[in-house]
Amino acid sequence: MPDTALQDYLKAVYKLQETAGSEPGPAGEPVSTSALSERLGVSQASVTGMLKKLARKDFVSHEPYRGVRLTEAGRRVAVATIRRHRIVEQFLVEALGFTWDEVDEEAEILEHAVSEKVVNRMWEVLGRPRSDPHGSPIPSSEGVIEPESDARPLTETPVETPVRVTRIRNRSPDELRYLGGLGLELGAELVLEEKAPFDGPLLIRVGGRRHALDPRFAHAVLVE
Amino acid sequence: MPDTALQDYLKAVYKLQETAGSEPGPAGEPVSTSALSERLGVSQASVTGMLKKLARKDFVSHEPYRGVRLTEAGRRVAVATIRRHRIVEQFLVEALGFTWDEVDEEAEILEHAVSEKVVNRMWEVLGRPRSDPHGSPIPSSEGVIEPESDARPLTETPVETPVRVTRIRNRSPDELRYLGGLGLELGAELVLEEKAPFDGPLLIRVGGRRHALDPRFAHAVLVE
DNA sequence: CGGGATATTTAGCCTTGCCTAACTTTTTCT
DNA sequence: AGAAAAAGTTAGGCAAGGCTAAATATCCCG
Ligand SMILES: [Mn+2]
Ligand SMILES: [Mn+2]
Ligand SMILES: [Mn+2]
Ligand SMILES: [Mn+2]
Repeated sequence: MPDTALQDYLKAVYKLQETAGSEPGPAGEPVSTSALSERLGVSQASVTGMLKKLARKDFVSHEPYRGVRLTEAGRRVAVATIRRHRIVEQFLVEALGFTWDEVDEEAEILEHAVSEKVVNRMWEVLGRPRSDPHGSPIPSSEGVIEPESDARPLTETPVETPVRVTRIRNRSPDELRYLGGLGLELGAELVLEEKAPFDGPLLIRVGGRRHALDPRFAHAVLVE
Repeated sequence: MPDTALQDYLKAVYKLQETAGSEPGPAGEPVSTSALSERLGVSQASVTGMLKKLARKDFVSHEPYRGVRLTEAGRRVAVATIRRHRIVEQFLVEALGFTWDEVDEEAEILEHAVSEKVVNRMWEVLGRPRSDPHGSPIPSSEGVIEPESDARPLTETPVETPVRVTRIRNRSPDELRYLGGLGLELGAELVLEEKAPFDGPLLIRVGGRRHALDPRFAHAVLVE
């Protein structure tokens, strides 16, 4: 498919708007060229070029020098791509026996190759799951994403209160295996014992063991 | 993937060499620019351009004005692609409930997106099948294709001798459904009652019913 | 407020595949 | 054989997506 790049750009805009704490779409925070450049591993000049193409096709609105926002059409493409990605990941784990740390790379490619028909069949075969192997919600085929109840990053959790892991944001396979090794898996119970100041490491207790956790990782662990 | 085109070209050369009744590879019959042009739905000029690229990369040997043959490297790429294609087709039918007439289109895309790891897992989950939903053999991961016993096109079958369908060559979904409607499915028993001269239609009896079959289709039905 | 630093865009190029039109080689047919 | 037809190649372009270097906006700070 030649729209691989297009889908990846729109997905990146979506996630960056979301990360900025806003609803991805026409009303959300604009996303900068440099943020996209870094996220996609592509030069800023290339991003500018592609943004102009996306704007011409009405998938984003682009105000030169001040970033882009997804249009409604762009949001739909992004969400559909995220849906395919997450269903493929879940399928690889549940139906083909992959481990959760190795599926993202495969899904990053398959998300552009798998038809709606195929992805819908996968979803049915899996028993219509609501989330992927990392706890991220699977958008409906109509593009609706169930709001994530009251999941917060581990870094914003009160001390000495038991919480449960509901989602682990995208990390490299090595990092995911590290977290898994600590016992930080979906559904795991843990307690934040101490939080060093100045955005320092956290001291957590999980499965009877105590570990220091770098805030970089703690940000990626969502709990409730 | 940017090698989608490359893989499709090599696959096409492979199948055309095979169709010409020769072993695909350095020793087989050369394949003409126009045959590739027609099969791939691309202009002859485009084929020439791509053949030069493939020759430069040593996937084919190209003697200008007289066609190409696969090199050993080219044969390996072609066979690996065919393996992915056929495993994906079998998986779509057996694991996801697709019908045999709708899988080729999906597989034509997925064959370029699915990694060796994924395709090998599919093959395992399927119980290591030896052939795809159309009866075509699945090459081993080492690139070996089990020779097809003594399968012959229906057109070359003796009259009044019961035979069994072992393979149905690639046809459009509509045509495949038509054949299925006649009872011509994998494993079906049938008798050729009469064969009109001048490459005319065949009269066949299958499942108690008699049908006239155009030789175009009869060529695509292999029996033993 | 005026730079300088930083972010963004423009300009110019490249590769991949594909196209049409024109030219050349090979085949075929009288 | 010789010419017309068919097959194949070359020439010149286009769109997608990249890149680097240079130009220009915007931002931030003294
Ligand atoms: Mn992922
Ligand atoms: Mn992707
Ligand atoms: Mn097929
Ligand atoms: Mn293909």
